[in-house]
Amino acid sequence: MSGGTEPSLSKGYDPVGVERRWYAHWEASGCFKAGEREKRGEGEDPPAYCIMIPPPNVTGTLHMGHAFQDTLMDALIRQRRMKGERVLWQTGTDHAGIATQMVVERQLAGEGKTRQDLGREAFLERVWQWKEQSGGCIVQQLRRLGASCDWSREAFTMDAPRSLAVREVFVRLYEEGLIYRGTRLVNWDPVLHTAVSDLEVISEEEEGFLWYLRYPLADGGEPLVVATTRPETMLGDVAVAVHPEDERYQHLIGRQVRLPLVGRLIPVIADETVKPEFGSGCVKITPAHDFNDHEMGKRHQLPLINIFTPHATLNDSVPEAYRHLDRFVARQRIVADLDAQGLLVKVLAHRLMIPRGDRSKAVVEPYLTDQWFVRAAPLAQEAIRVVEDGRVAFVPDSWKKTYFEWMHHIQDWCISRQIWWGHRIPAWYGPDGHIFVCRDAETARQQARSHYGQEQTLTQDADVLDTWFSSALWPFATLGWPEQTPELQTFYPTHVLVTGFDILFFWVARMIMMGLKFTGQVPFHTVYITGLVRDGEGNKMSKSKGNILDPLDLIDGIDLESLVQKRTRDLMQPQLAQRIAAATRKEFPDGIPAFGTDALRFTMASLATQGRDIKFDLGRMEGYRNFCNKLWNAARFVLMNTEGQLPVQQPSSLARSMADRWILSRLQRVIHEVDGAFGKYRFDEVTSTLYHFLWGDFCDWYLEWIKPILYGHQGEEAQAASRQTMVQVLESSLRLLHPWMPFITEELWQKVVPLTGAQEPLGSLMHAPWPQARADLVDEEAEAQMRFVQEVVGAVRTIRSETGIPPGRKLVLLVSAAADVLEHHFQPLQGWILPLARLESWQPLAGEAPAGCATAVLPQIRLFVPLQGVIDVAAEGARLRKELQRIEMDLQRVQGKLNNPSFLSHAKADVVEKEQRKERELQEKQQGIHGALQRLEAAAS
RNA sequence: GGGCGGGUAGCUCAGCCGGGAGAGCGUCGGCCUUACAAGCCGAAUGUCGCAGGUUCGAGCCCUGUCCCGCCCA
Repeated sequence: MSGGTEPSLSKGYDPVGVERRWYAHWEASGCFKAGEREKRGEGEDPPAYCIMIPPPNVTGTLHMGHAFQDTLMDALIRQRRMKGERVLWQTGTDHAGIATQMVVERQLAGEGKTRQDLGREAFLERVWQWKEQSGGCIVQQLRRLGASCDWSREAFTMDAPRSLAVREVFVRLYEEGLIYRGTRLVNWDPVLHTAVSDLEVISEEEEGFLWYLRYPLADGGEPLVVATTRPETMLGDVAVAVHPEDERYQHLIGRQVRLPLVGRLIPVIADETVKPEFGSGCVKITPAHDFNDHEMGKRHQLPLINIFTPHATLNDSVPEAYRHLDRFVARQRIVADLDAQGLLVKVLAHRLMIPRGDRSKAVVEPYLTDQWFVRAAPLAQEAIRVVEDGRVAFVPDSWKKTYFEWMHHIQDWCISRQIWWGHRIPAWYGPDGHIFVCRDAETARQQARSHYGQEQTLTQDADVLDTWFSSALWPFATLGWPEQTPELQTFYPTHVLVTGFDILFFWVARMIMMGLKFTGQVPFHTVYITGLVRDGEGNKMSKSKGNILDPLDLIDGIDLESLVQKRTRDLMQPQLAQRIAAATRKEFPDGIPAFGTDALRFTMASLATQGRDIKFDLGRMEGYRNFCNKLWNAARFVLMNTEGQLPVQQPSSLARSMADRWILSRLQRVIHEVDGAFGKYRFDEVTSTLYHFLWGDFCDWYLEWIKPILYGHQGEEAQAASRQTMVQVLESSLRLLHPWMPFITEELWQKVVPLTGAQEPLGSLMHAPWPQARADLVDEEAEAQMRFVQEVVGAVRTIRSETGIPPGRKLVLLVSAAADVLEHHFQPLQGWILPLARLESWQPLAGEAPAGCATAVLPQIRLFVPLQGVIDVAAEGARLRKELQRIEMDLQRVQGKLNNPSFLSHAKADVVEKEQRKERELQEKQQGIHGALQRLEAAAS
């Protein structure tokens, strides 16, 4: 009886149809729903497992970072689901206040309108419209990734339940004095007209100047010289400062200078924070427009003079000539005027840190405004403790140092934003400015009535909250807090948070603080910090760099022209288009082929190492696309050799061949390794283990070994055993691979699992049990024997390749070994050796090897391939000498150790033993090759 | 200035508790061997950034140093 039947699978894997079909099926049949299969047996609940998705910007699109992190989350979720746990992958989106508002304002600008033209209500209407219109995009893209989140629980940071939670938290923090309102110097974005938090300011070194200005002393004498990088703020100067020990300026301390252009008299003060080596050692102090000056101003009770409007133009507190000027125009004007008066000493080029808004890129201005703040330090205390004592663990662990570093120096958090899209601050003001912080307007009205003794008109605070304020509540707000819902009881604290280090402070730290404050528990037990996905050269992917890869383009493929168009469309700096187009054409001359979702996911997992940067390598992805195809074809082979055959019955384990035992044993080890790697969050190890098992062990060795059996050459019992084993191993492998390759595995599993004789009605692979390693199937003997086979086969293949014997040519192998080795190893294993080594036959060799043989020396065995006359003596001699050299180098090193008495006395016994064994093997090989060389020379002469 | 991460094959990266330097891709050679050419077989490739130290033994631990990157001020 010969091999296969008509294959029921196509020749290659084509992901498109498979992916659409299965995702639709899963979603429609409720496979993603939390608690869908929560009751495993009678009574007791299986453990709960929950991951909160970091909510993406609702109007955004999926980028590589999402694809990366969401793949890891989905795999974790899928694995736990298969383990039978009650899983919830909580999904949802973020309202992304400033970003979203900017997009809509840009749309309006296209129509020649501003948000003020529309008014607050109409504008918000418009943003909601935009959210409805574009909000489906990213969640659809997530589906294309195969994300098995519970869509029925999809949340939005501005939906009603989340808004309720936000107001609740705000009111409680306010009542406890942990939220306060105050006039403070904040980071002001003059383009967006809003305060932003420290974290939203990016300070980078830029080219600038250092201006040396002469300030005349009020009472005459040599004018002093101040050095400044911001001459325009001199209009707000209230003092000049020097270091108290600066000998050059001792005589000035306590005197007054007349501020040029303004005429105001200001004092010369001494402060230790002044750096004598900077500039002239003499600095101007503008407490309303510089954070350091502000602190100094407080120490010296200096007044604050605000010289800017919210647009960062000069206001009415400066001399008339400068009013309404933009800050940078004013700078030019002031410098020119000072120069005209002979007060400009010199200008030096100077590199300095320029703070810019991370959204607008505008130079941020320290600006005095009324804002709301969260008193962070008290909240940080417990948040530090839970990481110290391990209630929250970081993976990789080293990230906790960064966390501590920030938490120990935490500043109060400015949470009010002067924009419209967001959670309106639940504070109302009475006519006299009295503040009522309440859960809703009605309560505020009531409070006002009792406060004033009569009805009063209240005005709600115009500001909205920082988006991250609502994000900080995400882990419990999504579960129904402040209500004690069953979901909150079951799934909180969540298990693991998967996110990037870029939002460690923005989000992770704040979730821990808020979670502890409002639930008394940590929001998650583990924080898995991923690296940042970068392009092949290590550059951050960004629209302006034009190096963005869209995960969906990797899945579906894209032709070059479309890719170029996509990368150059809607650029902020259109002049870059040409360069981007050229670079794109160079990098992807043929566009990007379709790789499919599973290949993308597997690639992402394989890149999930412990480093901080992940350079995305398309070649790697191609390799895993090929792996998908390999898997497909392995399944195709299995099906061809089992489908329509006799039903595969459970054979007795005795009927299993050595190869069957070997692959089953390997499988157990793989299951064990995969479990271990999952537990350590080493996803690169998971994928690497599975890749090598499937491709190396299963396809390259096992399937090749059992081909003769499948073709019926060893009888029906052996055939049945191998069929059964191959199906079993493939089926288990599909389950192991499923978290990473959900689509192809489901497609194949549906076809494969009936062959295992499964009687139950077939559900989805999503709910198939996670494989468990069985100790009774670990088979040391089979592993040792088949390793021996692999070595012999490998040796013959090497000889064949290196001596140029055509692959098709059948050979006769002469084997020289001790009688028991022949009897117990070679003889019983010949059936596995001969076909893979492509040998016609073998013969034991008792005496000397005949002349004209190629030789391989293995531990305890020597192999000779007679090559009647075809052998190239010179080449074979070179080959052997090279090998001899390598062996002798090894031997030297091993003997060096063994001849060292310190090694023998210090090293552990098993290490010494290992070295001794190594020595014996190497010596044996050495002798064997010596012999071969001698024969070769004899034959040649 | 402080903190953190990295430097291992041509490229991208693994390398555990210190004990024979690995993988993928690429390269080279040979193969259409009836699951797969998106495949099969074989091969080559290293001053583990540098210098010290600890140790019988260091890619791994310690000290110093150089370079790259990130974060904080």
